[in-house]
Amino acid sequence: MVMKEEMFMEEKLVINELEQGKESANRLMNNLKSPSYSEDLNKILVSKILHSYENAIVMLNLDKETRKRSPKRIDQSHKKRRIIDKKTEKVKVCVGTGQEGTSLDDGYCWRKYGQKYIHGSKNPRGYYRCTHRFTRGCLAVKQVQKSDEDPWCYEIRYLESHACNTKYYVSVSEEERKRVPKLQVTKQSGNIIEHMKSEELMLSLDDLENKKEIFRTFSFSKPETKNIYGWENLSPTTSDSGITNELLSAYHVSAVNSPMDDSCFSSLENILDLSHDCSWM
DNA sequence: ACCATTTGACCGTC
DNA sequence: GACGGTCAAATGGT
Repeated sequence: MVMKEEMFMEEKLVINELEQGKESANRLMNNLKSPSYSEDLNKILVSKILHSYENAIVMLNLDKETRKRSPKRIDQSHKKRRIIDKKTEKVKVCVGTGQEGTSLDDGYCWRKYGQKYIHGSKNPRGYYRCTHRFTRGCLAVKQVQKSDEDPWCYEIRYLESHACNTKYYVSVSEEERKRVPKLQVTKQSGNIIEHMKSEELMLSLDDLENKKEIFRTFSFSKPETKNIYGWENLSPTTSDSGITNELLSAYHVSAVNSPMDDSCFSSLENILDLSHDCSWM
């Protein structure tokens, strides 16, 4: 019953994606006809159209995969095999101030789907998957478990990398950088955070409530404005479906603590992805 | 009403 | 059968 609803949801999303592509194509057509013809706009619209098609294809493939399996337990076997086959990365993050029970923000939007006490561990393991799993077919999964030895440490295991490419970035002012305590990050295995700079991990957990208010009013900055790290100061809008309260809880996220080495802003496509709901699009 | 989280049940693997 | 991973109904927050 629920599965059926999910299928309909998938179909709606595919249709919606295709309609967006169609709308962009119409705009492209109008732009081509227009006397004040803009080449930049053409490029943007073409990217947008390609994106819509890509997303629709991803969604259809995901839908097809789920149909192949039994109505119940749709991808159980698939997931099991995935975890065995894929190299898993493990990160140990020591947080100066406790952030009990959270998924520890890493810039992606996660949704908790389970929790389990693991044999031999005092603390439960939380299971998170990417919130874009059904909308963009992103299969990224992570497991977060509080360390038994050190209550301030969380072990994070990433399984599968993100296909959604929707990481959010928020900058911090120079003053805040001076004020806030540093996150202590240690590498347990793998090389995910090898190149992590300590100053990129500054985070005031005490001050999160204040920051939430600030980021309820996300807006796009002028393209030329750059933050202290030299990144383009791009922030998602509140209308972005990926923005959750959990997401808002972090006000600075570096681009480094990720199992996949994706720089979201290296291409126009990524920028378009983040600005999905922009009114001008 | 909608959405995210919680939690017991279920399933596959060993 | 034990264990780990996931599902999905129930629950709670907004």
